[in-house]
Amino acid sequence: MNPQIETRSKIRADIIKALAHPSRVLIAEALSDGERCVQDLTKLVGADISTVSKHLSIMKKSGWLEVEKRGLNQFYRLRCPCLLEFFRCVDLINQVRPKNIENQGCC
Amino acid sequence: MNPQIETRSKIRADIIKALAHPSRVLIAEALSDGERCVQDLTKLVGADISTVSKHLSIMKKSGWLEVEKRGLNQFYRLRCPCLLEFFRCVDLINQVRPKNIENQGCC
DNA sequence: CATCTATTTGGCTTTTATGCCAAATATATA
DNA sequence: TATATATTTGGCATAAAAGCCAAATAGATG
Repeated sequence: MNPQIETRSKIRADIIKALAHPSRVLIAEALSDGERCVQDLTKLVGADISTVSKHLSIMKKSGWLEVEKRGLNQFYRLRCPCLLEFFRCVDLINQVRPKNIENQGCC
Repeated sequence: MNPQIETRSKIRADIIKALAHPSRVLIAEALSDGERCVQDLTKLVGADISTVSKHLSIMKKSGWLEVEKRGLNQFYRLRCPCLLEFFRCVDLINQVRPKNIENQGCC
């Protein structure tokens, strides 16, 4: 396989992976409404704060989030609104996904 | 946390997870150009055919792919063209992703 | 400066995902 | 019916991801 395409697929997969977890999806959704600090996101997710911090770090590293420190808080925000389209696409797939019984067609 | 939202995040994460692997990204990209059988995708990916078959099964179960049998072959195809937008979004994130050195802004 | 709050990091265990081989299944064709 | 081709499935070993606790760091505030 073409090594360039291999690299590109790897990069894309890494970025997609950074969203491929229920807590991270939830975080992304929350941030589409505006920036939040770690505590608030921790309340939302309902996991240990260290776990949430690690999720945020994964999302930041991948490019989905940026962060700004103000006082004691780190405020995370979404870098691109395109994420919302991303979710619309995913929800569409969910509608056509085979739920044990076969179904057809899509958009 | 609201259990409905929890469920929805889980569903979304499962669908996203079905793309979160370099081989599956590559497969998705190839299929955006039209249906392919397992052998062809195996050549493309360069893994064992049983591995590729399992990737395809994950993608099918999640709703991304559908399959049609003709003769000895199983032809897989993309269910929704929205996947291509999905990748455009991902590539955009890659452009703004921090590559060790900090960078700013986006779309 | 001591202390408090917010967040991150290290370390470790448990869970989940991946990949190959071998075997099974399904279908075409001699 | 025997055989060949295409694909899937089971099983197992290895690798990667997740989650918690405890400890470290960073910055505010008394």
